[in-house]
Amino acid sequence: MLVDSETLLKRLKKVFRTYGYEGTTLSILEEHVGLKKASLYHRFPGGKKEMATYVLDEVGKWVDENVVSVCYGDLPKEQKLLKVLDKTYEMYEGGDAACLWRVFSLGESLEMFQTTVEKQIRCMIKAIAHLFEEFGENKDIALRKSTEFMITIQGRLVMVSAMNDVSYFRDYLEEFKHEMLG
Amino acid sequence: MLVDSETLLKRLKKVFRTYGYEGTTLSILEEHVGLKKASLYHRFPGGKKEMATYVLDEVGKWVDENVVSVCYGDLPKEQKLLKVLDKTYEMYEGGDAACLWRVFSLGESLEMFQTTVEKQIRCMIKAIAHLFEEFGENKDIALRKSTEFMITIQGRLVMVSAMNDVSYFRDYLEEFKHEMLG
DNA sequence: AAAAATTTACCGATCGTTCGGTAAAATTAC
DNA sequence: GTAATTTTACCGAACGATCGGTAAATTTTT
Repeated sequence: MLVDSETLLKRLKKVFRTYGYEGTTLSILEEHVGLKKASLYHRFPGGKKEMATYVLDEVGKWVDENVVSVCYGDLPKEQKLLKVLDKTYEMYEGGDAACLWRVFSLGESLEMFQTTVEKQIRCMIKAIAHLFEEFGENKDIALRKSTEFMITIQGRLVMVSAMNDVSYFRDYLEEFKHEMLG
Repeated sequence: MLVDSETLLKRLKKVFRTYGYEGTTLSILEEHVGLKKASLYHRFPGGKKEMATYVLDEVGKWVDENVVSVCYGDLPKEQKLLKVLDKTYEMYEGGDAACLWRVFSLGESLEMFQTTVEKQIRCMIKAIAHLFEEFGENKDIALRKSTEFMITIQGRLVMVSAMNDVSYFRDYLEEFKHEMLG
C-alpha cells in the first residue's frame, strides 16, 4: 500500500477539519491524501460520505480509548485529570486543528452526522463528569462542570479560528489544570 | 422589486448561516431568496462572494448599532446589560441561528473573511468590556469577563447545533442576567 | 417610451462518481 | 516450487449533474 491506513486517516481527518464537509472536494482529497480519486473510491466505495463517516467514527474510537477509558480507569484522580488534559491538547493539536464535531454541525453534514456527533459528545461529557465526581462534586454539579468544560473548549476553538490565535485554547488548558490541582 | 432589500438580507443571512459559505450554492440561494441566479447577479455583480461579504458587513453594522452603541451609550448600566442580552438573543434568534463568525471561520471563507470577522468580534468584546467596567470591574478583569462571555456564547451555539438543543444558549443568557442583576 | 428588475437560455469548469484497465501481491493448483 | 489464478491497489479518462457565472430577451416600474 502506497498510503498506509494510519497515514490515510490522519490526512483525511486533516482535510475534513480544515475545509469542512461541503468544502472538501475530491480534488482536494486527492491532493492532500496522495491517492487519485479512483483509488480513494477503491478504499471507500461510498465516496466522500463514507470517508467522512470513517473519520468521524475513528474520532469517536480515539476519544473512547484516550479520554473516556481514562476517566473510568483506576489511576489516581490527579493523574486522570492530567491525562485528560494532555489528550485534549493532543486531540486538537494544541488548537491548530478544528473540532470535527463543530465542523460537521453545519448544512448537509449536520443532517448526516448529528446523531453520531451528539452521541460522541455526550459520551465524553459523561466520562469527564465521572472524573469530577471523584474530585468530590455531586452528580449534578459534576455534570454541569463537565458540560461547561466542553462548552468552553468549543467556544475557545471557535475563537482560535476566528482570531487566529491558539492561545485561546492553550491558556485555558493550563489555567484549568492549575485551578484543579493547584 | 419582488424582494425588498430587507427581506433579501434576512434570507441571504439565513442561507449562509445554515449551509456555511462552501455549502451555500447559487441554486440554494435561488430557492431560498426567491430570485433567479441572474437576478442575484444583477444585485450582486460579484456573485456569491459579494453576497457573503454583504451579509457579513451588515452583521457588523447590526452589532454596532444594537450592541456596541448601547454599551457606550448613556443608559443606566442595568438597562444596558438587559438590552445587550436581549439583542444577543435576537442576534442568534434564541439559538436557532448559527453565528456567521463561526460559520465563516472555515476553509476558503476563513481566508476571505478572517480579518473582518476578527475585527467585528474584537469590537464587540471591547464594547462589552466597557460595560463590565461600569459594573465596577477593573480594565483587565472587564476584558477577561467580556472575552469569556463571547467564548461561552460561541461554545454554547456550537452545542446547540451539535446537540440540537437551543437551551444550551437560552439558559445561559438567563443565568447570566440573574448573576449580574440578582 | 425609457429605465430597472427579472427571467430564460446558455456557457465552461468542476463536482462526485464510475468505468476500463494495469501492475503487483497473494492465493491456489499442480 | 512454480505456473495459473485471483485479489488488491492503483490510475487515466470519462460520466451525468451541478457548480458559479453571463448575455440576451422579457417583464415590471416609472
